[in-house]
Amino acid sequence: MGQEEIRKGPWTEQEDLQLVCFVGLFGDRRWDFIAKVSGLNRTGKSCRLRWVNYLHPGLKRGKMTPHEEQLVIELQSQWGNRWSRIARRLPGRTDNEIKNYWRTHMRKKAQERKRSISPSSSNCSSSSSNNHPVDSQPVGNTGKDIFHDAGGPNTTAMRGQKRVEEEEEKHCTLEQIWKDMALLDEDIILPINDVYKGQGDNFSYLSIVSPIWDYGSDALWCMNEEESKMPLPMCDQFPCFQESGREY
DNA sequence: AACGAAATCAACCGCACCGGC
DNA sequence: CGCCGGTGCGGTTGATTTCGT
Repeated sequence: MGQEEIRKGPWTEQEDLQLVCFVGLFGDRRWDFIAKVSGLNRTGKSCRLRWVNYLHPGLKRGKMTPHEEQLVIELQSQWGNRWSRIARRLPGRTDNEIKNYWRTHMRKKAQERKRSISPSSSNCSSSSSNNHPVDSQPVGNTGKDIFHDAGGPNTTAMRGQKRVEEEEEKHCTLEQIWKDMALLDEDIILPINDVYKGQGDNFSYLSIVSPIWDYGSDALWCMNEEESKMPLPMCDQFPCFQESGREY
């Protein structure tokens, strides 16, 4: 009541600077603490989000590259809407960014499909024989489409099953999944290595790293042991960051 | 140039998990 | 062993920007 109101909405440059400063001092873990001591009238959550999605020095900005797009599509079809996990496979990209990209991507795709399959009718969208569940999502008939990221398992129900799922992954090798996918999706799985080569020498996500922070061992984009073993074709293109305790 | 629609981005919300006490 | 606070994740919303007419 007597307390200053918690700020919401867009961050100002000043707030950003303040946050960066305090994260530099105290690390990017104790968000509630940072929120308090920084004097920003923000919640810890809000601070964390701002840092993770916008201020983190390792963030790659700008358009998704073709191979990133490809990877998102592939991983989404494997894991469903596990955005944070997918994001770990894309150094410099955040779960939020990928989530947004996916929504955009699927909306486009749904519309294209709608157009190409049935230009005159709108009830064509849910073909049960569709290999890509997400493709079958109808586009809403209002400005805001009713879009459900349906690919993969039901993520809400899944949350309590993370452990189980991780265990499952140990037994269900991705090689198998990849083989299956390759059969299903030959048309979309590009020779990723070629795409990646296309980035040439210019592509270096490390080169965008701010020199201010030495965050190499504490990047957002790290994988746990199991993930790092996964034989995804892209993984060996990226060095695997390992998360570790941080001392500032 | 103006306007509306569509796309994109940033941020919030609610829920679940985890670790400390 | 249960409670509680902090953190992380996925879903959703609203503001802004871009595009098409």
